[in-house]
Amino acid sequence: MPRMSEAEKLRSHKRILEKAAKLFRERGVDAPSVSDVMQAAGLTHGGFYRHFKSKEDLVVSAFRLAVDDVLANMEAAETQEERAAAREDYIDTYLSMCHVDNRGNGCPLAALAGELSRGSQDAKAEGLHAVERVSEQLREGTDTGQGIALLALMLGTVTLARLAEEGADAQAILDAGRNGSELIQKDWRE
Amino acid sequence: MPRMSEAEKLRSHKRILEKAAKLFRERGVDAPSVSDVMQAAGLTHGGFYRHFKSKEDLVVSAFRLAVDDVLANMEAAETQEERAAAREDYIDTYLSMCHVDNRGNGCPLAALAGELSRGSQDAKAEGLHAVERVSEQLREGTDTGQGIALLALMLGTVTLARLAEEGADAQAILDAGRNGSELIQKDWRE
DNA sequence: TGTACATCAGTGAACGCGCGTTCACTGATGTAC
DNA sequence: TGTACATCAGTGAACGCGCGTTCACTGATGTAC
Repeated sequence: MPRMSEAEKLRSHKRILEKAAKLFRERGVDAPSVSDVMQAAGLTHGGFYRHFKSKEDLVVSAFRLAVDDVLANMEAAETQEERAAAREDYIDTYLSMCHVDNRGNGCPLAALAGELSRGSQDAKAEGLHAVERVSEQLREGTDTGQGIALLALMLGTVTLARLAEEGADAQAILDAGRNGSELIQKDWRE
Repeated sequence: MPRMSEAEKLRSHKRILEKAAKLFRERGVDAPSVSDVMQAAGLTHGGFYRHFKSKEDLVVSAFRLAVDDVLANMEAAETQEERAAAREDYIDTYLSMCHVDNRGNGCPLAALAGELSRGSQDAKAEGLHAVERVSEQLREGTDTGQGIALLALMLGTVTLARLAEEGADAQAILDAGRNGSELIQKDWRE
């Protein structure tokens, strides 16, 4: 059957990254094996090293793709209004029950920041870069601090809510986070 | 040499828990093996199952001990002033560079919430219980929401700061978190 | 109080298992003439 | 354009390794008489 064409390889590569980005966010970076990821991409584990030099390489690349994905709407905004709308939508979705129990498509920092910070230098650098990109989109004025504080509060809120199994407790945590986020947005404006 | 006395067993048990509480916070729940923990406690891995029924059992017990530890000062406060002072100290220490690069004795939720939330029902329940205990100590008035929002912001801040290697970036993140935490405290009071 | 015996904390070898990675192989793809 | 050949994407068996857990064993501890 092999060998596949160059175009086919590119498609495989993209599929591996997409599946990895989802699996790692869902179950962490350790739990899904290289075999799991390759199987999800419709391939066998042996071919993995034609695409990535190690599992760690995959983790970093998949994390970056996940960040690209969640920021796509905000980064694509061309006017001020588009950007403000995309930003509001991002915050609203972030602090929703849907985000709490849908890790696979959610914020990669909320899902993986803890593990990345214990990982290699590369992993930490990629994580920090994500913090810069996300907080940059989240801030309203010129102060980077607002974006960072907002991201920290939202990430913390979702992390805590994920400890409560989609019940009243999780909703209470989300509500508290939402109230806090409004304070941060309001006060930083004045 | 075996068998040890009952008193000796209790001391071993405590030592295992203390070392586990530190190792898991430092390196996550997967990285340290049962052997690692037992070795840190000055024992060999074989005796582990006289103390805990599984590694998961140890994780949950060690997490609880860590929560007890970090809350000791606040929960021991007897007067309003003592409590306020302990609370202020907790927040100050939490948002410090010392906390950022000293995971082993730091907030167990900041270190492990992500992993616990992907764990067993027991692990999640223990994590949620910790959220209740910590936020209870953190709130100033009657609204639980303030304590939760404050905890979420602080936990998120330290999580992000840990991606930056103890440099200016980490300090900027801590500063943003500190500003945010003051907003949450001030506004909730009014 | 002294003795005989059951208990069990701790040891270290051994278990099966799944991991990340390597490798010989296949055969369609891409290339050189 | 057609042919001969090198490349290499993907396969699946195999590698060493460390994991969580089990187990036969040791000998001091705790207990019953």
